[in-house]
Amino acid sequence: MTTKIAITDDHVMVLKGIESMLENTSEVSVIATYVNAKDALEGLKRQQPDVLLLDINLPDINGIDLSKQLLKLYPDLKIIALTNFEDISFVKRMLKNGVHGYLLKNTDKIELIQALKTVLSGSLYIQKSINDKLLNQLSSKPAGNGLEIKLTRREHDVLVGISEELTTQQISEKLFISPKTVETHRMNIMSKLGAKNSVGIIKIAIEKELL
Amino acid sequence: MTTKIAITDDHVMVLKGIESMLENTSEVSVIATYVNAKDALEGLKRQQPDVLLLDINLPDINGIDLSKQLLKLYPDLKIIALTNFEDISFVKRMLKNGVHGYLLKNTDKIELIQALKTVLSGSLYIQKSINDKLLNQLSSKPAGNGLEIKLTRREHDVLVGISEELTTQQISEKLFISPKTVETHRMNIMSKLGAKNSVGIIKIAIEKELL
DNA sequence: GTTGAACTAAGGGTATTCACTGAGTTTTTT
DNA sequence: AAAAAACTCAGTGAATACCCTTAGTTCAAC
Repeated sequence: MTTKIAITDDHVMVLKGIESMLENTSEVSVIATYVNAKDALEGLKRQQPDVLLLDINLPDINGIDLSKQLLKLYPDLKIIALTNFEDISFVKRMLKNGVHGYLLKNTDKIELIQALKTVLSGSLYIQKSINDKLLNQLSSKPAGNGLEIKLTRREHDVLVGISEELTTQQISEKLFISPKTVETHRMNIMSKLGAKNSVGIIKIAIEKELL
Repeated sequence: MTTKIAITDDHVMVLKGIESMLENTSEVSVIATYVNAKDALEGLKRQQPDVLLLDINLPDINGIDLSKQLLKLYPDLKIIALTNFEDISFVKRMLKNGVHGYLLKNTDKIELIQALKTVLSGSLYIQKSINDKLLNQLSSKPAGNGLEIKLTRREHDVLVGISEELTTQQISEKLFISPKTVETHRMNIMSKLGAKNSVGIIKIAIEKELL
């Protein structure tokens, strides 16, 4: 059985490029191409592909919203996002929307087929370079401001208390120490994290995964 | 060129199972098996595989820490995590550590090979069922407590101010309204989100992506 | 056995938040 | 036009957080 592919991209060159890449591959056939979101929504009413390659930067609707809509309409459709840019926040959002793959437009044939196979099996496909960026972003976070944050055991206890929305009094009772001590710890946490208040503490703690 | 695989799992059955699955596949050969973390660390000193299938639940060290160590020692090594459970938080952590794939132990041969190919190309492989769970978790969040949270425009403005660690006074100046009004908005936000204080507001706001 | 880091705690004051109530004005929806 | 929702503001007080400084104790490292 051949896999049916559709492509949505406002650049005809990209459409043609992908089509020719898949031309002499027997397992795959391109059944439709669309140049914008409206086009795609219309076309899919008539004929559903197995996989839709979807450009993120469409003229009418952005890819994130479109993919959300499409997956609601066609839950079995696999969507692979196409983009020129390696925008991590986009990747995250798309994946949350249920998109199955993320490819850059400079993808070669082998990788494209690999991606198609992977998403057809129901798994996620995320391209190497994007994966790298994702990891870089994650691993560069601990060194975010150059200095790694190290809370002491007790500071961590107090931090947990704060994050549980407890008052200084309640934290002190929980830890069997004086409220004044809890305050001292909180002050030290604030200074370590560069926070102006408890809200800042929590923000940074969540961001740096200190909890 | 054949791809060299090593497997780490304390259940010999699993080791044998995977070995036999890959037995008559020419592109792949299992060059080593290890039954615990110490074993693996020792063995890898002598001979490095291209891909390591790594059980999460080892007797001596947990898979998360081990994978961290291994990737530090062997940056080119591809690691596919193996597990019986679909624990989302584990998946996230492993991926952050730079692990390239995540497989359940009930994986069939086709999927295993698919996974191996994918990680070898440098991309991420996440199994269908795990992906489903991940998405479920994400999509069930908005309905987290049954009720969707809707902040008004002004409440959102105040929320932003709070998240910027501003005081009521400062927020009021920024929005050109009375501090008392800001307080009212903050109270309403707390009640809407079920927070006990500003810390709770921020926690929930981040969790529900209200910012 | 000294040094340093962490934990403990207090005084004393200022600033801010939290809580409750009530109410007029503006905007949006029906 | 009427109703509902959102925005505005105030008073009052208690509770809590924030700030700065100082200092004794414990515990592990050198």
